Amino acid sequence: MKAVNKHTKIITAATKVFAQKGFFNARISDIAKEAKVADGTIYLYFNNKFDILLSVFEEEIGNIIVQVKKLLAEETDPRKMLEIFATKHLTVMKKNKNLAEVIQIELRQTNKLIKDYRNNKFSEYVNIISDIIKLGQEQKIYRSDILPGIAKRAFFGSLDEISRVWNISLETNYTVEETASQIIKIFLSGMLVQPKPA
Amino acid sequence: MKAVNKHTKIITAATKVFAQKGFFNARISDIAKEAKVADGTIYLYFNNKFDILLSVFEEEIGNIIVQVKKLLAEETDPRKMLEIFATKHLTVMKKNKNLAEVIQIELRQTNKLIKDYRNNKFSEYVNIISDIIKLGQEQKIYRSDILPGIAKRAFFGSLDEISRVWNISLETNYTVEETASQIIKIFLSGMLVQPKPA
Amino acid sequence: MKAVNKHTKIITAATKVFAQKGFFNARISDIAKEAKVADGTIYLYFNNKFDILLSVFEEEIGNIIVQVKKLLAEETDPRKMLEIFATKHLTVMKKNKNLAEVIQIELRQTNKLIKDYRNNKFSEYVNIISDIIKLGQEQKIYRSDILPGIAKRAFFGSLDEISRVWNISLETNYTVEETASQIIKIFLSGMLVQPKPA
Amino acid sequence: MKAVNKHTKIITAATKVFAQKGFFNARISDIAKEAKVADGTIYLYFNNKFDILLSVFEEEIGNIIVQVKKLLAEETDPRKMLEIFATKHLTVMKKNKNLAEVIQIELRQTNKLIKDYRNNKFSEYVNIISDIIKLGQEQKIYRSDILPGIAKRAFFGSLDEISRVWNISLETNYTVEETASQIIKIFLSGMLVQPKPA
DNA sequence: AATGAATGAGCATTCATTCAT
DNA sequence: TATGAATGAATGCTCATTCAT
Repeated sequence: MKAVNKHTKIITAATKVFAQKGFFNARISDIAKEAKVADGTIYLYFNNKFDILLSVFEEEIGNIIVQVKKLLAEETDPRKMLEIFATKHLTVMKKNKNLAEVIQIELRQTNKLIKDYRNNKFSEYVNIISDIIKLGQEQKIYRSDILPGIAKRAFFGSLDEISRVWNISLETNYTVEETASQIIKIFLSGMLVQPKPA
Repeated sequence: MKAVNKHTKIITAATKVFAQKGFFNARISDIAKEAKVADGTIYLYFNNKFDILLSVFEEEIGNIIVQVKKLLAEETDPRKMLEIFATKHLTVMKKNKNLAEVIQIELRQTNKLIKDYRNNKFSEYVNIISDIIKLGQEQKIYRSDILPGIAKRAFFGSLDEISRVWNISLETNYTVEETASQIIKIFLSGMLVQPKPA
Repeated sequence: MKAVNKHTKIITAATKVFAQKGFFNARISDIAKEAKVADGTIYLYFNNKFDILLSVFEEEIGNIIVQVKKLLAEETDPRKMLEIFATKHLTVMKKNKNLAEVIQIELRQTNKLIKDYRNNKFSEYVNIISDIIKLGQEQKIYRSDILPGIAKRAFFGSLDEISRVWNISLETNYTVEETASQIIKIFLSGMLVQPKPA
Repeated sequence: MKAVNKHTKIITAATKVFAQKGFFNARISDIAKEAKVADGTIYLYFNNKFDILLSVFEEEIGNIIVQVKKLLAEETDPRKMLEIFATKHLTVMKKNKNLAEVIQIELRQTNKLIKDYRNNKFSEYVNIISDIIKLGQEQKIYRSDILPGIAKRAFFGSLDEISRVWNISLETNYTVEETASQIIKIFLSGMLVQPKPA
């Protein structure tokens, strides 16, 4: 565990500082202090402040992607897969509030500042959802009139908004399981009372 | 349209500038120039830069609330009401991209910076959704095992994420109607293929 | 007493505000509020902020000069005259702390900013001292080797420094009479123990 | 003379700039330019503009105190000691007009702005005078009815007012020796013609 | 004469970035 | 590699002054 390389130390420190203060209020010196390196050292590993933010996304989300994909590889039922995604996402966001805040707040700033920032890890992450939906449609489990490109946004947006509210603690916090269950219930079966089959 | 008072002119200008540049990158002088007033004039109407942002939220979202509530007052079916909300939200966000960006991006900064900023217009807006759900549950139209507090977040999050992506134009834009239809389909009936009633 | 003209009201207000905040920290709006006039009105009576300061000096010191000269006109003994000046100066400065501060602090700023500001009321005031000394020298009461130009500065400086300290209250306050008595004692007879005449 | 540390360079530059323009009219950039450092560098050594002013007082007056005390240590006659103080004070103020102005003008602002700023170098400096007077009273050289607390103010005020006028050059400049001689003459023996001892 | 809303020049301070060591 | 002192561009806000009413 010792001898963590400086690159990683800086990324970890930056994630924490960005989450606590936000990108614009975070100071390079804050990150340097948190990472226990000199201010100038940061510029040996990153081009500028914004580059650190981008790296935080790429690396942290990259980690999640690896974990999620690993979990999904062991499952074939598209219904279960969606639930796995929801549970994993909420679990990670609840455990790592720093990362959650960075994703929720700064990711938006980022997308805005560099609209051509495509093929990024974030897109890759959200596309896991549409891939599951497409798989379900092929298996005739998910309705064919659902557009995966819209549904993936709806599904991710739901999870994101919920974990956003967790972080600002305005409301009662349900458990990850309760919440994931609700989301799955809504997305799979909808909110309507089901007509009793005859 | 002429003789718009300065307060309103500044709010409108600020909405545009915040949307284009983000709160931190927006300059008071940018807002002043956009509003065609002197920099100092802004401080006759607002205490500081942050106060402008708060006012933008309050006033712009306040307007939407009025419009949405007016539309909903003419409808009693909770299913239709949810569709009205979705359609109206997406319509406004597509038409007024400035406002959309401010809500999506800056609102999050705001909530983060002032976590105790409750009882605000934004909460009032999102609570319209849970009110509709509760109404539907009373009428036995919506399932009683759906938690309105979670469902409202899921529903709003879906709409928000979709309009966010519209703004950064990373993907094909569906029409408001198509999109609202998809969202309603998912939230009312779920994504599962319905078992054929006998 | 009613219907005091605005010019006077502004001078009085400015004296108070300058004394409380100092010239640079005083705001035109502070003076306007104190004088119960609009900000713009001040510019109907004065050219600019600095002009107000100059007017305060001229008028307030002018008043003192009139009073001092009146008192001195009734006295012929140069020893008594110097005591009258000291007592009057200290009395006015103790009673009107606003004016005292303005004179002590701002007058110095003023002289610095406009070094060519001669033939002013302040000079006229200090010259009363040298006139008394010259009169005493003519009457062979004051030593002829005393230079009135230096002695007037020493005498005024003594009084000024004492009233300055009164205002900032760093030390015990003696009464006007005690203090004037000490000053007169020092300036007339010196601090040395007098050799007993045989 | 080379390799003067930045702290000292800034103090020296600030003394000059404050003297020339006054504290409020002095710009940080003026001081930076004079000290040949970047604006931001000043904030590595001082907390803010006002802190620079305070430091100028403390350090410059501290230097004078050291010099004066050194001179006084070689003298035991309270009459000579007072003359030494007067001569030294006038010499320093005549030579270093920047410092003289800062002391005369800004010190007053300072005392006003921070009335609780006690135990400062300035008090220490003025108390040298009262210490000399008390010493002379113990030796029965100075009259016991002279109050040292008032006399020190009178003596300092005299010197201060004279050097103030030197700086604004409104009148003929006497030499330091002539002036110190006059002051000593007045304070030791008074201005009255001495009665001839029989 | 009087008002006070509007103006816009002006500045202390911050902080991302550099670079001599 | 690593440091951290130094840089200097950048900006929110203030307030003396103006001027339409």
